[in-house]
Amino acid sequence: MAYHHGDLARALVEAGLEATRTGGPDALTIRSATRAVGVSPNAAYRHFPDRLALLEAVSGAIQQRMADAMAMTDRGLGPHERLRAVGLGYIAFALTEPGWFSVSFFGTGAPSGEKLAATPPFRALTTSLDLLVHSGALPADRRGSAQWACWSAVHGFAELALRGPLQAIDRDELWSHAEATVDAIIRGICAG
Amino acid sequence: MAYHHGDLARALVEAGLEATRTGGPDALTIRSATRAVGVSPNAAYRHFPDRLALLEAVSGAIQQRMADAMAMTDRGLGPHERLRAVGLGYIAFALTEPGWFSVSFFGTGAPSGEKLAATPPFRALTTSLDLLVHSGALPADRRGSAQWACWSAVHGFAELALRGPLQAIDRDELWSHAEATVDAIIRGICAG
DNA sequence: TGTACATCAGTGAACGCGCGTTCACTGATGTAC
DNA sequence: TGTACATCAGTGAACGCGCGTTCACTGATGTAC
Repeated sequence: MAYHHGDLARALVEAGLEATRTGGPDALTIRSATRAVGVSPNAAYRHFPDRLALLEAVSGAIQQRMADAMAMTDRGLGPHERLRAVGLGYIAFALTEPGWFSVSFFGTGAPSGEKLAATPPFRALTTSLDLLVHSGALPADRRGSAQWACWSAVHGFAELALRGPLQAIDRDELWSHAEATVDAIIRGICAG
Repeated sequence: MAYHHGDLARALVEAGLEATRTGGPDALTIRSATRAVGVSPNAAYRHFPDRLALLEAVSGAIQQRMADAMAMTDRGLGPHERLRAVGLGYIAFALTEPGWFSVSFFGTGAPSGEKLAATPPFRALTTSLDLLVHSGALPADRRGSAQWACWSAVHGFAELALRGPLQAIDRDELWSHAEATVDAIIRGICAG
């Protein structure tokens, strides 16, 4: 292997993806990432000021993948169905990639408002809700809270399933609870 | 201080409560707890087989406090209002005691079904829902999923507020979002 | 086209940290006779 | 009532671990003349 790696930054992020995939945020250490790439620990400091910076880069890569995974079923759906798909997509991603899910968005400290609003999965939610308002199904004055209500429901479900009381449950039953939860929160923000 | 402490186990749990209150689960270490009590690290092993066992004991103590905090407003409410109070109580506890909240229920590994069902906050939720079914407002066949939908919503909201995008938000606005979220999920499980 | 030299991207060794846990021990307590 | 002795609940020192990070360094690269 050459002395100059070529694209060490990218390689470290990739190593970080692999590590966090099974181990979550804590599994990403400077030493493990550099070890995986076959480089000395301090080489990482040429590209990232510290561990957190590397973790943030990994988090960004994960969010992109998450958005890609969620974007599969975007076209040709009514506003209700679209919102439902976004919510279930969020949960599905969490169940499929628990480690990655733990990194995004909550592993990296504080993804304060501004930064987060630009995040792909977040945009999927907001546009779905906008469509719902536009269709008249969601009162405009509840639009603001609805966003957080929806996110709370799917995020909470994912936590319960990954780290909480739903851990042990049968896969099929789990998914039917997920659907029921998403359906309930959608009904709840619209009904009134 | 006497050579024999008297009730070291209890003292360690108390020290653990103090540590986790601000620092969450990771702040509880054998060394910090024994240091706080003024005892050598290995003294802890007379009372707990390992760190996790101590953390679990602390978690139990926290759950008791949480249930106490939530139980304040139990009497004289209709089923809807009661469920609302339970949900908001859950969120309020999370916001007031973020560190403790992080320990319970998710800090200690896996509070697998059985153990958890006996947990005081969990019982508050189930009895509220039972009342709602009994009153006819909640269809019996949705009772099972409703439990998880409600818990998901309030737990997710707490996570968003503590570690997620709602971190930076104004306290009053935050609380109105909390109310909207709880109201939405309750509407959602009943309507249909 | 050749060469001096600045810059870039790595190396290797070491630092201090706090942790969980184990070992062999000792002082205090309580019980049987 | 006194005493021998088992047991209980601590101590003190040390182990190995992996971590983030810093230091002074060196080999490779590319650019100006």
